[in-house]
Amino acid sequence: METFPTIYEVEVFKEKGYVRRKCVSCGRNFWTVNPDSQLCGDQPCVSYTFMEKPATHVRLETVEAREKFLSFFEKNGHKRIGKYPIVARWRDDVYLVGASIYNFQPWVTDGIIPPPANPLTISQPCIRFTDIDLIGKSGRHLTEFEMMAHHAFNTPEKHVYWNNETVEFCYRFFTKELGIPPEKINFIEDMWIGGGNAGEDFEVVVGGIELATLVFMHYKQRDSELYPLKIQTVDTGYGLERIVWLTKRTPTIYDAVFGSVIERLRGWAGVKPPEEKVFVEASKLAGLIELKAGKNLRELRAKIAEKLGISTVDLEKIMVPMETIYAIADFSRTLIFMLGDGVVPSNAEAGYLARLLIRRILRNMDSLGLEVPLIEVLNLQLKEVSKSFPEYGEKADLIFDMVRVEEERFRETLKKGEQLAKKVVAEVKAKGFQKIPVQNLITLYDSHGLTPDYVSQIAEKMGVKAEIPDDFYTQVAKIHEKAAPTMEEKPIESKVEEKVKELSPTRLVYYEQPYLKEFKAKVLEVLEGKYVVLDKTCFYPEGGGQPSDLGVLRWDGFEAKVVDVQKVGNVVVHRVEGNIPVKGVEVTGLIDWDRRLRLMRSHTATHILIGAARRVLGDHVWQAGASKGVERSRLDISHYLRLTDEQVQLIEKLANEVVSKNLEVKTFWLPREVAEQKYGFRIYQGGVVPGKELRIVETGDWDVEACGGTHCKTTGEVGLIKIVRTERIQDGVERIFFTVGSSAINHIQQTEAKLRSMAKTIGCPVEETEKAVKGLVDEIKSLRREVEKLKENLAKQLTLTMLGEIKNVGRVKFLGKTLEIVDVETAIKTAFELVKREPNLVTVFTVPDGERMRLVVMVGGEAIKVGVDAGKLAYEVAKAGEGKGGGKKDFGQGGNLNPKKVFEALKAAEKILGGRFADS
RNA sequence: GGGCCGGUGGCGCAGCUUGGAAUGCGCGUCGGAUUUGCAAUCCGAAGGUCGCGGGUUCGAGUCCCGCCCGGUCCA
Repeated sequence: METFPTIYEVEVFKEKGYVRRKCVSCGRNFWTVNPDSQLCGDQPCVSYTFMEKPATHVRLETVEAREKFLSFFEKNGHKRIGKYPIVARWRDDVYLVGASIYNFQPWVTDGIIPPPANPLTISQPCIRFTDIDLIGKSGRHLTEFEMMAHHAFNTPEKHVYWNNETVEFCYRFFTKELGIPPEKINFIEDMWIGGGNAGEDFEVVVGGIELATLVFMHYKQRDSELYPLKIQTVDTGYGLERIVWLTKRTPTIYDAVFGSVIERLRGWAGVKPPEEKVFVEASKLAGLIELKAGKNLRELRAKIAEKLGISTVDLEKIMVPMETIYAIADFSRTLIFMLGDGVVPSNAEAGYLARLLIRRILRNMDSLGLEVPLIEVLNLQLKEVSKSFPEYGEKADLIFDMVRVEEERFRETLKKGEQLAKKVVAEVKAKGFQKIPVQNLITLYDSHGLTPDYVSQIAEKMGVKAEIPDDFYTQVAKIHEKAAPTMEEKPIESKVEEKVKELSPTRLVYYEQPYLKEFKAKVLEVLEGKYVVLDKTCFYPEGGGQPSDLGVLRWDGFEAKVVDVQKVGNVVVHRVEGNIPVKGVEVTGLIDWDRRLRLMRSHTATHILIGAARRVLGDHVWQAGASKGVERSRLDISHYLRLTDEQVQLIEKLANEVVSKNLEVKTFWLPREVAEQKYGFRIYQGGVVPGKELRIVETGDWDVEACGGTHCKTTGEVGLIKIVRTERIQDGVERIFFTVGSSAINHIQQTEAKLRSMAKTIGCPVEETEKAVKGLVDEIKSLRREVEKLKENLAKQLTLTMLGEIKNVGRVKFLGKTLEIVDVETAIKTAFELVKREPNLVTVFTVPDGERMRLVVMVGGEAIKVGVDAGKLAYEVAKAGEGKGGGKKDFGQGGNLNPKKVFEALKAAEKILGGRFADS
């Protein structure tokens, strides 16, 4: 890898007497003012020194540290920018913001749009789940942290600043603002690679911890080769929490930033703070070990215990409760940011991460015996977070509501899980196994969400062991590997796509004149004999959930049917059938206007509905997908509960009010950064929209979105909006089916027709159908009961009268006859009564069943002992009657017997009994 | 988006492998016995479109297909 060492040799080093040294431990080069330095000053080469030897006498709380940083860079010519939401709506490659630079990728860093300011400074909350298993244990990892940064974007037209200024800012900030003496600050040379970009960087370490990273991003990485970037970006990151930790010198980062929250949690859980010495030691050692959850953690524990001269078990007794509290505090804060920025807990995507956090917090609370609702715990952090970001405090009700629902759901899952686990363990025990088979553990986890260690706890209480294999989760993953991902079919062949790219952009007349249904255009190209490219078109290509227009192209008395329209880059491609125009000819395009009008109405209705849903349900509502149809459309929205009928009605009502207000629908183009600034990230409802300029669709004061679809001029044109039904497509996502305009009228008329026809069948007015149906159902129930009773009585009567008709056949008693007036059920009951009284009896009854006859064979207990089998007898008797049958030893049935053969069948039964079970 | 599990009286479940009467089980409800009263116990009773719709079969809670609802894991 080729690097440019000169980038590391900045002026401030020369001025301040910094020298370059090589770390004897990690081998990296670093800059220091101590010529004798051997070590770079970062972990794991050295341990923390700032706890015992203060790096500065300045003491800063979170709010102060942030302000100090931002105002320092403001004073130095940077514009302060507000934080971005933690959900990266402007990107489709990641769910959450993991670094301040994410805010500007890819649009700014790729040079598509200008930065909001240049240079700028920001403190951006970031979320990283990579070290989630170490939270609380390592003393320094957080799932959510603030990355303070200053960014400069150097373009060929404008050079802002580069390495010299960046390092100088850092040096001045640390020495002047934080009061850290130069000899405590080391700059380590490194190479940073991420997100397809790369560049040299300095890791700035003080007192054994890395406080900042200064990246000079100027390469693009492709196939492990580095190419220069057009825009050279200064990408810095200062760890707010780490700086606070350094100045407060607490044993862990959690004590420094969550102080008051931790104190409260400790009080609630009754956990005493352990000796500081233990914690300082633990933290220092944690820094020295390359932590990767699991094995290394055990290794770490053993080392700390050894150093303190106590057993690992004793150490765990001290440490685990505190670690648990730390984790609760950290996860709670992260959750507030996620839920507050619109993540809805779910079984999918980012929502799953929120659920994961909630469940981890709850498990941690359980292990501490902390019996307060989760929202109480969250409230502690929410108060803290609101000090810096009051917008989250305003969303408290919504956040708490989502959390309450999730907590309940989880408790329910656990409760059911416990029963299920107990059952499985009991079954395993009954089978005489010593251990729970892995297969059972996998099923319990995969299908019911019960972790193997949870099952193991239950099993052990019941005296059965559960051995969990080390590769348990790998085995689970393997099961899922089998599922092959479904390939999406491309609407246009890729070789056509290649050729199309060379053509000049199509003029999009459907934007210029959305109501134009007829146009003239020149054929630029015809590919594969079916793909027609014109110089301009009114045909809307499929996009944004709106299907393409259909219609015809006409020229010189010929006609081609347009069956599909797709956009390839900036070129619109019409797939045609019938006559094919030749290159250069002028054609007249005619749009299927009825279809287009319906799609436009559906599309505008979608925007109206999102606005309505957001007002009824809350700010967490985002479009999670949409599809517009001619007859019926659908809209998926994020929401954490099933929609109630009342909510659906309210949404429908609001939406139709917007229609009747006849608001103007404006469409216009805005530069991306202007649109984002003016309307916020709300505009990305339909997902990320590429391009420098965004097409904005503004529906009065009701809704604003970046959208490429065709729309009505006013909301009144939509006509009636009717929600047909809703469906939960996954946790946290509700699908709303709706129809618009004349289709909506059709739907209502059809529903009414059904109701009327129902009323006619019942014979009552429409208004009374509900009552009438309920009455009918009740009546059916009571009639059914009555019939049951009558059948039972009839069976008893028949039993008494038939006792006298029993005859002896061979070694058993026999009663064979056709019961003309009863049904199968009564026949069975009668037979049952008879054999109860006469255990040596075999009954064979036939009863009418439509055109054919059914057969009932019952064998008493004593008769079974002799060897009579009701099932086999039923089989043979049915066969003799040209029907079929079978059954169990004591009870057999058959059917489809020929009524004319029934007499013979009964004779056959007698013959079988007489023959096979004759007196011996 | 894909996989897996579940839906049977008010509640919790068995029955499904191998089709053959829902004599189902526990809790709860109601009535009775015992008791000064309560609790406990005993006796008895009421309570079921077996999620919905097709199919196979003489016969489906059970087998097959589709759908709905809930749960769960993975991306």
